[in-house]
Amino acid sequence: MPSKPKQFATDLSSSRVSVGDDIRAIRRLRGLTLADLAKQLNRSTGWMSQVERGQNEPSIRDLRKIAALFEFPLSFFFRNHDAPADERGVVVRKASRTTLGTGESGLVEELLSPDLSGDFEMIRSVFAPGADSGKVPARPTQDGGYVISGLLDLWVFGKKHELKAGDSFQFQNSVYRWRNPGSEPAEVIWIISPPAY
Amino acid sequence: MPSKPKQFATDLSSSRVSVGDDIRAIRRLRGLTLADLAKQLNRSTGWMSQVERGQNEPSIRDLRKIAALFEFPLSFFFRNHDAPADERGVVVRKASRTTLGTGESGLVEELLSPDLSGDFEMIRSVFAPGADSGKVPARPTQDGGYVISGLLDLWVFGKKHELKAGDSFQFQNSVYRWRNPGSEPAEVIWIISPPAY
DNA sequence: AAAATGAAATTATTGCCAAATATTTCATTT
DNA sequence: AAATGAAATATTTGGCAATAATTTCATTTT
Repeated sequence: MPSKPKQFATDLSSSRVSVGDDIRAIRRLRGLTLADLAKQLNRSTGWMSQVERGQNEPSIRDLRKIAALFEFPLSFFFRNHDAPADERGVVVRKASRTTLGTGESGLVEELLSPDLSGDFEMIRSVFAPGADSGKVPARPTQDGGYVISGLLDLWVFGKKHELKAGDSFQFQNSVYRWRNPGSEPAEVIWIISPPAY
Repeated sequence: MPSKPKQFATDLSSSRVSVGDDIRAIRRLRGLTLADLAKQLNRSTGWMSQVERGQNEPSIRDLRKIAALFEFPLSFFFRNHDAPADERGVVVRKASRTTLGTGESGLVEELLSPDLSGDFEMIRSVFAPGADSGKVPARPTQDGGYVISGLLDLWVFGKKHELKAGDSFQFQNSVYRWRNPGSEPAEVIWIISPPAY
């Protein structure tokens, strides 16, 4: 008798980017191992591995913990729930972007990349009038951006640059600071390589 | 008597990104060695090395040849001639972007990155109404983009995606094709990693 | 029976070294 | 003074072993 393939309650592998893939991506973003993360969740490494490979469903409770741990909205894991299957992993519609970050006031960031497993991530940032980042610690990444509208002051390598719509920038491993000196929101497309959220 | 530093007609190393750095970047983009390029210019490898390190000035004639060889506009090398020194290599002003490419009709591409030596390059593309790329051969790169305005049909992995303002995409190593199905120009910010022009 | 564990087996990553390529230097030639 | 070309240096590439991470799966727990 031929052995039949193992069956699971839900085939989570049908969508191009599953919850497990997302967990794996954000875990690696923070440099944790399966064992590290499993420990935080009081689960075994084996279980964690299965979850990330879509062979096992994490509980909503687990997902919550993971989201909180990495400061991602829980909804991140469901962002492409209702996207057509063949768009998943490739296209992100304006209406279904994930909002990132800790809700720092004066800044709204939306993920334009379908997932975080690529070589770079694309973010749409909207800076409120007067908003100021203060010093942002240097990261081992390369950052670039394009100002779609509004004004943005950007300090890099100790030098202030006054940017306006149509201007762009790119820099590496620098402490930086931004501020919206205008009275309108500033809209910027921001690129980070490798992804570092 | 202390030996004084060597002097050259022009100190090309003052600007953060010199002509030599540009030549080096675009040469590597195409995977050529110093010897390869030198040969094409009927020069020695040593001379080529000196030019790229700003210890030697290439003639305008040489620059022309290089530009033609790589299909860059000659003006590329002078794009930040009149930018403040401390902006060079970091900021690109709307007014002083370089136009890239071979002037393929229906497509205008401008380089938003200060130079081509980073991990990714940012390009602003404007697609004319009705313009169609036809099949673009796969490259060993990762591509992403954000539609600022207009409409763009994008074929990736054999599937057509109809994008409009606010939508974004990201894909890897794929043959693709784009087309502007609308009656207005489509403006897209395009990211390529690593740079591959 | 289904879910989870934990230890063994497998796979992936890292550090090192040698070989091959590529680049720089510099004494000499044009 | 500019350019060359060969020697010196530096960088990249490809194994290979050691370490770390992940997957598998027989067993235990719920």
